[in-house]
Amino acid sequence: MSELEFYFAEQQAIMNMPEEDITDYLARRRRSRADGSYTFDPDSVIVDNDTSTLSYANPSTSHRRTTSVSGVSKHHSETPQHAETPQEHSRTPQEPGGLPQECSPVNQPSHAVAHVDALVGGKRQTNKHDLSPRMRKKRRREEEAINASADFTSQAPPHLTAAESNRSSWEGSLSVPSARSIHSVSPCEQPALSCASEDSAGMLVDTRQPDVSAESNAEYSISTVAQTPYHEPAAGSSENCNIALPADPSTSHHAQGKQSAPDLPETPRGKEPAIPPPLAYHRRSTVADCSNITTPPRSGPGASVPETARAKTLSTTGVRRNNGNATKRVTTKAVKTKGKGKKELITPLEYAERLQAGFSEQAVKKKKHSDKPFLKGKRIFYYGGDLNYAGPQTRNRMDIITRHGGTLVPKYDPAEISHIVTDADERVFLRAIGLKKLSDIPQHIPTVKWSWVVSGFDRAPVRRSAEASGKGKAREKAVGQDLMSNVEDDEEYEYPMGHEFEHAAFKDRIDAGRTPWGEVAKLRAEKGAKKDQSTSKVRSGTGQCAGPGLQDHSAEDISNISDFTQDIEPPRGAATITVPEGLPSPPSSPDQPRLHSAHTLVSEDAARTTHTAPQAAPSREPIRDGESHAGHKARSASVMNSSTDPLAEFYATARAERDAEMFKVDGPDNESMPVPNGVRRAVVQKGFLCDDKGGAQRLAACPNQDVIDKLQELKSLHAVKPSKDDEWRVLGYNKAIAALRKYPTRIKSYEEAVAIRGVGSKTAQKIMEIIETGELRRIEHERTGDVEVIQSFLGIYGVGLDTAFKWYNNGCRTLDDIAARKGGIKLSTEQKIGLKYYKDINTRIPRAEVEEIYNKVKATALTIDPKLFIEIMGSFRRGKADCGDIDVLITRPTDDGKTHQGVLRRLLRELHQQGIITEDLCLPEDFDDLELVYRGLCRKDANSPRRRIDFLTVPWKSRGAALLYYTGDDIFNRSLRLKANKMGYSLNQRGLYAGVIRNPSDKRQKLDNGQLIASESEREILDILGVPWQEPHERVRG
DNA sequence: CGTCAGTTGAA
DNA sequence: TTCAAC
DNA sequence: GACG
Ligand SMILES: O=c1ccn([C@H]2C[C@H](O)[C@@H](COP(=O)(O)OP(=O)(O)OP(=O)(O)O)O2)c(=O)[nH]1
Ligand SMILES: [Mg+2]
Repeated sequence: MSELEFYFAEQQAIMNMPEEDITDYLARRRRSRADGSYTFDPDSVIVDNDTSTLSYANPSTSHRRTTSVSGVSKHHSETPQHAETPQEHSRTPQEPGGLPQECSPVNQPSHAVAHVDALVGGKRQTNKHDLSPRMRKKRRREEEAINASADFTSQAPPHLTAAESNRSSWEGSLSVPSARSIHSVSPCEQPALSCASEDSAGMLVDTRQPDVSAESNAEYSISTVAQTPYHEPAAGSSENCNIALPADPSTSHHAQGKQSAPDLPETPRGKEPAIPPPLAYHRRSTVADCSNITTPPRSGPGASVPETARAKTLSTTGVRRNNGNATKRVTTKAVKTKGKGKKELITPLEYAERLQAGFSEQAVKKKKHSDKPFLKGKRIFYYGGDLNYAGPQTRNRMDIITRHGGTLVPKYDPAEISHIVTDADERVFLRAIGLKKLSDIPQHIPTVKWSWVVSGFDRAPVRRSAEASGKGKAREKAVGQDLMSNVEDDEEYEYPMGHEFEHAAFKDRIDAGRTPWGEVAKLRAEKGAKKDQSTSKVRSGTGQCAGPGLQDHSAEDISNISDFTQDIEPPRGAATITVPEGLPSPPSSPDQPRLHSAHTLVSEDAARTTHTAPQAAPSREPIRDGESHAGHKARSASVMNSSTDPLAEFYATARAERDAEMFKVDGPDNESMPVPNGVRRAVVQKGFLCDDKGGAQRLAACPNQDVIDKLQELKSLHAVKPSKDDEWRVLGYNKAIAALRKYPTRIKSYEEAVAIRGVGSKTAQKIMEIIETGELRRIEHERTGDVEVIQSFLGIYGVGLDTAFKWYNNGCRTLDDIAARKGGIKLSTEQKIGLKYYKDINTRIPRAEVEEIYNKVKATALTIDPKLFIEIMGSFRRGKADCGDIDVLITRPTDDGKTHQGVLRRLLRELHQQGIITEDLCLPEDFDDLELVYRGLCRKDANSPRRRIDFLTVPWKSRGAALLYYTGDDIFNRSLRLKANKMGYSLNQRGLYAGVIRNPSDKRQKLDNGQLIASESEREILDILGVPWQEPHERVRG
């Protein structure tokens, strides 16, 4: 029985049940895990600073006393505000003296508490690495459970007194925390000054007020005091204080609305009004359906129904709002300009010819981002695995080759080519070019894998000094900034690439091209130059590694410090930055208000090319370090490693080709039409969200801001609805809003709106309604009674939609109810902390404070190891004026053979001691890994509010991907990843991979891990994806 | 009509 | 596994 | 909710 069927059946069952039973049914259905699973009784737990710490924590420290005075949040718009120099931090002199590596793993932090040691100690002795990840994890949990119970049980249970729990104060102050806003909210949210409050009658009143309102809210919150760690023994609810109310701008707006519409039963995820709610609780859904109509019937949901959608829904008995699409209605079918590409069946040969032809003419003019002509002079024959059809992967790769100055030779002609690039299987390849054996290929022609091309992305150009000869390697002089100055004459530079033998496609031909001929080939022809700039990567000796059979593995080429140095503004004249081998930890400013000059939207659009996907190389053998990282533990053990199964690779390719129809609108010719004289289609139209820079032009008021605000509001309502459909709907709104935000002119018609990519007919209708009436009725429709309550619950860290609805269904309506455990609900450890510091956590942090805390953290870390690379990420790096939390990335160059292993443990210990970190929310699975995640609370000093802080440590080699990921924003990331997918790649925080195959029936499961394509620098990854370089502040999409 | 990012940690 | 979070 |  499919999940869906089950779902329907269940809903049906519910529908037929008497109201009273529903609650029970639902409860029963969930109970299984909800209850039994806890190791200790949460009700008897108190969350306290000291107790909530972990292993490495020093039990003695105590910094207590908190005055939860924090001001109420005010949401700032996500406008980058580069005003304040984004990141000037960096370059903090590293304090010497840190002892590098920590010693053995044995010093597992003792789980402080004594008896725990007794119980666990023995186990701990054994080296964790002896255990499978699974086991280690399991064991760790055991330890923690013990630890937890030990610590917790020592505390008195925190129950609110009846009196307290009754207070309706919270209800009154119930304001919506931005909760969801964390991810879904958009940047442009206005400063949010409104707060909604609820009067005793349970009606919402829109109290939109200026900042101050926030303050006034304070009076409602019960706050403070109790939160002091020590004192909230049994009596005062250990968690009440901080409840503050950051108002959620988006929702509070039209608060008023409360029409309690009649509702139809039926609810998507089984949320049920177990209790006739004070605020009418509607099981919307059907309602939603009707709401599909942009213009809901005045009379109310059920009444006059615009036929279509309606009928169906009703007949379905309101079981679930399933895609009311069935009823297609196409009103004003507009001209859809967005329809893209015609996929053409073209052969690689034709495509290559076309590219070569087209390239010469048009390409040159609109040079786009960082296309370094590192393939200049190279005459390449590319074989993607199929001579009859150039799939998206092949096409994109060909585009890349061309874009970077390479000459694409359509067919295999030993006399014409200097390189053969292919990831195909040896036999397949030979058959394709009509040869019997590899040795039939002229020795001077190297056969390399795609990774060879990739290797050129991040190499810094070197000045081709007089002596053209000596170029070998050693003396490559980093050009860095000089380069930027005179971008024009790149004839002067040379773009070193990885050595061919490092990327040999066939092991039997590893030496091909290494002979003098190889050099000859390299030397010859240098022309199609183009200018290019930006890459100021500094490179030190690349990993010129060892000879043939050796993998350069470790030698790491440090070459890419790029990210960190990237864009070093041309301080002109400045000396070239040479990187001492190791890497500059000097994080250069990640976010200088760059003047990404060039790229007008148009040029960008024009220059856009899409790239092809890789085919997983049937790499028979990673000639070059695959990933020597021991690090990544696969979550699902069922990953059959690929690189060994060529077939799998081909499947990957096939899948990619099949799934990827796309995005390439079509050949390069497409390029030529972008600027149809004056027609301003510049911006919009096609492409992924990540393709165009965002943030930049946003400062100027958006001509459709009012529309955006409304849609934003509607989106935030959908965000608190339980169904899956709403979840996706939110995604849809996000995209539509992002598109609208960058749309340059005021929208005048439905047709114009619907022509925007990301905006469909539904949204277009809504847009027009807003433009014409200034209102959007659907909003009131979605604003059901549960919304505010749910939103307030979501403000508790650790509480998501499911939990929020569950509590709601258990009768909880206010934070007081939660604190009182009304309905017998249980809170996880995280949730307890979340409730306790509700206010603090929901208050955004002023940029300055983020920096202050970050600096302390950084200083402490450098004390542990001066070579650590520490950078602040997230919204801070993007230049936001206030941040939801503090995100810190930690890694360390490995050039000296050391790593940051064990650093986090020590760092946390120290920070705990200093009183900076006060509680932990989530600990890494294994502190000895190189890749760790930590989440906790911290504060600037004892008188400051608590702040959320996250640490992410990654292997040095993953830094590029990690920077990309951690810088976000989330919408940008998803877009980027989506694009990567469409291109046949898979992008995650560790790198860009090709050939990843997932289990179609469970996408979380990888059948093939794929092959790492890039991970060391952001630029390299973006480049391969054909996404123009974007400074952090330009990556704002939300 | 399927897809929409990809991952870790708590329980 | 599911939920929550990044 | 949009798109292929
Ligand atoms: O669903 C998510 C959430 C976050 N991220 C990445 C991007 C984001 O920038 C970074 C840090 O996450 P965080 O939640 O801290 O968001 P932020 O961008 O830093 O904003 P905020 O100011 O709310 O902290 O992690 C994702 O890739 N996916
Ligand atoms: Mg953040």
